[in-house]
Amino acid sequence: MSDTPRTLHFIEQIIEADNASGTWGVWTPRDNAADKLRAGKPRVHTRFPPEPNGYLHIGHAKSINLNDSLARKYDGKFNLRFDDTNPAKEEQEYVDSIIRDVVWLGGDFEDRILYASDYFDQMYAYAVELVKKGKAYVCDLSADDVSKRRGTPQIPATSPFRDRPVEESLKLLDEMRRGVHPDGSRTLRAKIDLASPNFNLRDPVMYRIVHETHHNTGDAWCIYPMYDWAHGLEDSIEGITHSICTLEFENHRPLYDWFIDAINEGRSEPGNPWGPPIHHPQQIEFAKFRPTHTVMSKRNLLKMVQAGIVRGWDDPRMPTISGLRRRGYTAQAIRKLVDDIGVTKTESMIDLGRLENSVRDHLNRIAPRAMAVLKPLKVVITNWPKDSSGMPIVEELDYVINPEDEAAGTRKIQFSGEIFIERDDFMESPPKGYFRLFPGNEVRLRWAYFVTCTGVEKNAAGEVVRVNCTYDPATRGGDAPVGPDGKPTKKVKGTIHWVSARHAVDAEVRLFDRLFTCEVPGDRTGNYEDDLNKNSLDVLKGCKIEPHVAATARFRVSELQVAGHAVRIGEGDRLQFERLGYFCVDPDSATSFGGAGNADAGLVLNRTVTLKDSWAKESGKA
RNA sequence: UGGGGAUUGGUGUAACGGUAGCACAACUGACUCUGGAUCAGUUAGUCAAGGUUCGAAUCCUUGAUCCCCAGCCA
Repeated sequence: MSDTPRTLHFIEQIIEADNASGTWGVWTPRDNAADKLRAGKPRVHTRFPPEPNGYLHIGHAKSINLNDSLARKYDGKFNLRFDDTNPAKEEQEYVDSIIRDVVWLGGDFEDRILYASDYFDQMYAYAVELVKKGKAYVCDLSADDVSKRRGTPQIPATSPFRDRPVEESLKLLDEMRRGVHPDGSRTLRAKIDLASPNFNLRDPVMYRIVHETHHNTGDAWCIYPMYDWAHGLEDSIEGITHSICTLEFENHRPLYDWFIDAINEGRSEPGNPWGPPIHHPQQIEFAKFRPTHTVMSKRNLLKMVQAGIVRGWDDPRMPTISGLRRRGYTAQAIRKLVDDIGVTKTESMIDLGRLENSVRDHLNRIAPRAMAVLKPLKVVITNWPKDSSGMPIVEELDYVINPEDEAAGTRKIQFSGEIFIERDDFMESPPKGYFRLFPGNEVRLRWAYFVTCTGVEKNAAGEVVRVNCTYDPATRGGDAPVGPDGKPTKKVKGTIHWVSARHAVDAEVRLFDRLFTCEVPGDRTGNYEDDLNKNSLDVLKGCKIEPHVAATARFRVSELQVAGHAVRIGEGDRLQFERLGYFCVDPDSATSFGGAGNADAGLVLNRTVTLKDSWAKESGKA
């Protein structure tokens, strides 16, 4: 995704060394065109293996980007594989959301949406093989007892069933598989090293009994493989070359290798009963990153959804992919960010502001401009011409759609004698350095005219309810008049945005702030709820927007067919309201705007991110 | 306390025994019909202490700090 060349990160270095030495062989032509193009090139095959027990978040985007980018860069393959080995936590809803998010992020898995659960038969056969080789046994200890007997770094673990005869273990494993035994009564364990300082090697559980319906295999199984047993086999079966995971699995790598080595033991001998050796991929670990001001674990995200702190997994304040999408983030901005962060073994803390910068950057280039007034203040232009019936005339002016993109062109915008401006853009007695509208001051109305404030009208409470101005007809289009010397005859410091009162359309606008008030929620008290930002959502009604926005901006749903799955991805049109920030249409909008809300909902807009505002910063300091 | 990792400006990341560089942020200035964008510039760093070497971010020793591991979760 990166446009500037950079040095290779450590995983790319490993891959290039492997490619140079021919570690993983080359692709052979198969039936599809992509395979024919790959033929003869060194094999690079990555995968993204989420458990479908929650929605994907920005951290997953880094992994998706990494694995997908490597496959693209080295003309390899990238699999989407569900690591669905625990029916107690997994749901179809999560499978669907993950497919949607990976597709949206541009992960190119072609037709390969795969399920670990599709390999259960093969895994079971391998397990029987390990029992027969004396490398695994059925253990009758309860979970509690295993825990009590786990030992300490100095004291080894114990199990009285370690030396159970192979035949007995085989019989019991078969019974476990057939549903003879209740949940938790027995496990299949690998016979490795009860004294290992790495607790993962103290005879880890390979299978546990769980009588539960699985979203993919239904009731076919009542024993389910554990992560360590399953994961390397999944990679092996799929021919994965580089099995990339996060740092916390470093302690599991010896186990990853042990299981495959155990299966391969004896398999290279001619005439062995097991068959040829199986593929042994390489596990490589990289560091996750942590954005500030949010929680990231699926566990905590789920808690916030369940506790109603947010409206759902796709709440625009959530760090989930679906939340960011609803907020108005683009997939490109997300991928650019995770690409910029880099790939290392150092855990990093990324300021949330960096995420905001990356969308700003992208949206600045692509978002059409429009005007909206969030907190309206009426302005009457007292010298504006009226028609024969006494109504203020309406003029059509040219509006540049995107100054960053000349090809976007211009459109027409209506202007008349009564407009709304932002309350913040007027002050009766302004502080030093304020160059918006105040009595006696002249400002430019964007793409329209220069106006000078001549007075205000107040209500009984003393609040300004109307501002009177005069306009300068010589400034039509917002251009300063030019004198005979070719130079502008006057200049104004401020340009403010506006919406014609007669043409304005009402909309609801939702403003978001960070979910938490400190960088690391729960850091002080151990409970992230103590750091919740009570004001993370601000809903403004009666915002005034250009009719052009109401006429064109929509929430759009695309229906795709991906690898046999129907995938629906909804995205709101994105735009910039000048001087305010980037906004997108929310699915809560009425159906006439493409949303799912009722007719009264009208148009609902989310603010993705503000524009940078050096005045707010400066005046905040004073 | 045992094992596994990590440590370079505010943040992220390069430099793989030979000039500590890049990006973001911050700050200055220029420009500007968005107090945006753009352009130019400035500030600022090798966890510590020893050692090896002509030369150390890099190699060695000792220490410090942070992260992960005792689920029948992944």
